[in-house]
Amino acid sequence: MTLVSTTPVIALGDSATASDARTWTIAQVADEFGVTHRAVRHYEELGLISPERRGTVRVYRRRDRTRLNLILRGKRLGFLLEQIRTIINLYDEPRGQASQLRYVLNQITDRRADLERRRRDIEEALKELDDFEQRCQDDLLALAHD
Amino acid sequence: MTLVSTTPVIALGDSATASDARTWTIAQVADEFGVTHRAVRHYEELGLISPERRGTVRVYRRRDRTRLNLILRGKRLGFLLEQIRTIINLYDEPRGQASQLRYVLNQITDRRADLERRRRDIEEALKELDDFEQRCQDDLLALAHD
DNA sequence: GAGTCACTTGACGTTCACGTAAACGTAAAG
DNA sequence: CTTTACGTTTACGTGAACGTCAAGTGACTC
Repeated sequence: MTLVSTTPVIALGDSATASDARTWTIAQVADEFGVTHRAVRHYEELGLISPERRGTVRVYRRRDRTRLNLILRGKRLGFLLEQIRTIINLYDEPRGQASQLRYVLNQITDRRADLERRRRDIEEALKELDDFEQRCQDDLLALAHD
Repeated sequence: MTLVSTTPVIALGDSATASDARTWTIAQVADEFGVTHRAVRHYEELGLISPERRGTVRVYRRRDRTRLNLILRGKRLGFLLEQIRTIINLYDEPRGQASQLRYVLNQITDRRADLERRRRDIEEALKELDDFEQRCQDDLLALAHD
């Protein structure tokens, strides 16, 4: 983003350089993630990913794939792309200053509250589903009992 | 509002019939559930609720409120209204026959798989959020350490 | 009986998340 | 050199979930 390149973030296992150098085309990432190239470009338009360019051609790297994973999970959870953008940008922003860190920590608290509410919703729904299944099973047994 | 003035408002505690007889106007349910009357009518257009009518006026009963709860939870979970309709109709359909019961049980299995996948998504997101928060806390401490 | 209030039915507008078609560039393959 | 395959931008279309008037219908209030 800026003059100073981003921090090494991850450097696990052996040579991270070889792994980080791998690139993909738009068709490859689209195929692999089960979306269309149009969708991928749409995410770019909204600023959720920003692949490099070789000439005019988009070049996707690991970082972009990570972001795509986050995007798709966010979508499965029903977040708007706009919200997803602010979330994943949160992970990447510089945050050198204490004020920024505190802001991010507040955001984290909000996000967590949101997610935990969703989890409660899901667990309620699952519980009702269990009850309902039990009733259905009982009814089925009662029918077979004749 | 209509010919018959409003029902005996509250009669909780004793007879269940009285509780089931309670009715609400569209404005009341909309207010109470934090949605607009337009949204409520939209759900009706799609067949998710079907309140009675006294003349032209919609009359909402407990059953409709239960459904509204399911609808809104479904929405929070990111389901389409169309999907929500099939789910809540599942709870209400006759299912007297064994074949219908088996169909419903299959549907339940599918729904559960869907919900469990969402739960996994949420738990992953929460885990990442925790890790990220930890890193931010550490960074904040490091800054304060000067 | 005119006004107000809550409710009604259209019907068109809007936002989001892409789909889809048109027209074009580029690079390897025949 | 043309075809084929893949990529690009631009721009309009679409379906879902409502929002937002506009105009009308009782029923109560003054």
